[in-house]
Amino acid sequence: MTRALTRKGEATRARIVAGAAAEIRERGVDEVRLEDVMAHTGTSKGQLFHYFPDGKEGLLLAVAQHEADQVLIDQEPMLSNLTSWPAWLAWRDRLIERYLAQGVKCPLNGLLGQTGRRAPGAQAIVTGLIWRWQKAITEGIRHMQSTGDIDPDLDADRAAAALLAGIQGGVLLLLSTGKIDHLEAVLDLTIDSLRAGARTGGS
Amino acid sequence: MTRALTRKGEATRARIVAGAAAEIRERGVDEVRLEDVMAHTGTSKGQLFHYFPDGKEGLLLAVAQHEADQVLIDQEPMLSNLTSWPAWLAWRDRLIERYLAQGVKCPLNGLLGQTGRRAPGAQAIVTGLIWRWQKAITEGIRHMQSTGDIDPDLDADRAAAALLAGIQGGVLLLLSTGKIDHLEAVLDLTIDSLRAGARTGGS
DNA sequence: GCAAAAATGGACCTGCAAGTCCAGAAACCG
DNA sequence: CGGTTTCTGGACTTGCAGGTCCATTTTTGC
Repeated sequence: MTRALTRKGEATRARIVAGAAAEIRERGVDEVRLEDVMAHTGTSKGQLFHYFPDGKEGLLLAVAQHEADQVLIDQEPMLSNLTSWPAWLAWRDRLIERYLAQGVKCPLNGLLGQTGRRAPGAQAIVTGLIWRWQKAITEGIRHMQSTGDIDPDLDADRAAAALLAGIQGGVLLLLSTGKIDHLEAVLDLTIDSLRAGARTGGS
Repeated sequence: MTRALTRKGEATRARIVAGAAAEIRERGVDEVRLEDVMAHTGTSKGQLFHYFPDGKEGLLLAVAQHEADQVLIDQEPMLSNLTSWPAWLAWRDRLIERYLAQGVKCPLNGLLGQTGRRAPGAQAIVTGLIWRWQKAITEGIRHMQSTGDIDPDLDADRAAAALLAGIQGGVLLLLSTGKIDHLEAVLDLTIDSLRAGARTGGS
């Protein structure tokens, strides 16, 4: 029962979300004014409030969803195919590459942090992302357990939680320090420890 | 060469910083107005700008430094004495306990995220905290290597970086999800892998 | 005790960014 | 086509939070 949207309308709406997302990535959530979005997307205030009746709140929510989806898309097809050690390393490389390129510009930074508590909907978006992300990692671990590459006694969900936490922290420290070292270290050591577990338990 | 501050003045200044910190912890950086700080600390606008001529910017910086220091203080004396496995576990327990009690209220959340890029001084505070924190962990690992409890071939600094990243991510996910699971998992699995390395390498 | 300096209170100013409104243009649909 | 809905532009309003100013009180040091 979403309201009627013409083809042109949908295009404009999408343009606003994409433009706002870019602007926020570039300069941070609370540095971006509606005016900036207007200028950057070639729209007027009337349009903004036409497509987002809840104002900035609603727009930010739409941007958050957009960016959350993008985070996972950027990891495909590796994330959904963690079925061999080379595949795991390819995923690792993709993560490093992606966040290295992204540098200090974090799409979800402000969303995880600030918006996390204020909007009730933002919370849902973030937990949804985390849940999907962790689920994909868990499945990868389970697959490796089924092939005997990882100790079957390992708690896959717990290991996935630890790995995800490491990634989040690595990215956070990248944002703070500008160096990729933490992310690299946590990825390499955590994955190595998954491999080591198989050798120890298997032989 | 700091300006003259009477005894009363220092007390007031400290009261403002502590009160502002509490308020920010409770409700988030950008939800706190100077007016809130005034009400919460029983001070007037004149006082705020008397002690913080740079206004909100300066106050936030002082709060950031205050909170950064507190983070490390809260981990003592465990953090500086990681000299046995029981000591490591005690440290682990302190971290869990501290962040469990803290819950969703994170002092450095907004500072790491938002303020990280805007103020040049905030960046320094955050990197200083990270550096000190990681150094303490590294020293703990080195000590365990000297006693043979951890594989001496391990890169201590890299391992500390990974552990610190895990902690940061665990806390971040605690803020987002409200659950301590990620932090627990990352601490337990990472510390376990440090111990396992000794057994594997030593025998 | 008394001048100088610091501390305090609060009224006032100001700029800015979110949000409102409505009139005109374009698109849709029978 | 022609009526209806959606889309677009931009001028206007509004509230509020940060910052300024100064008059008054308290503390300090001699």
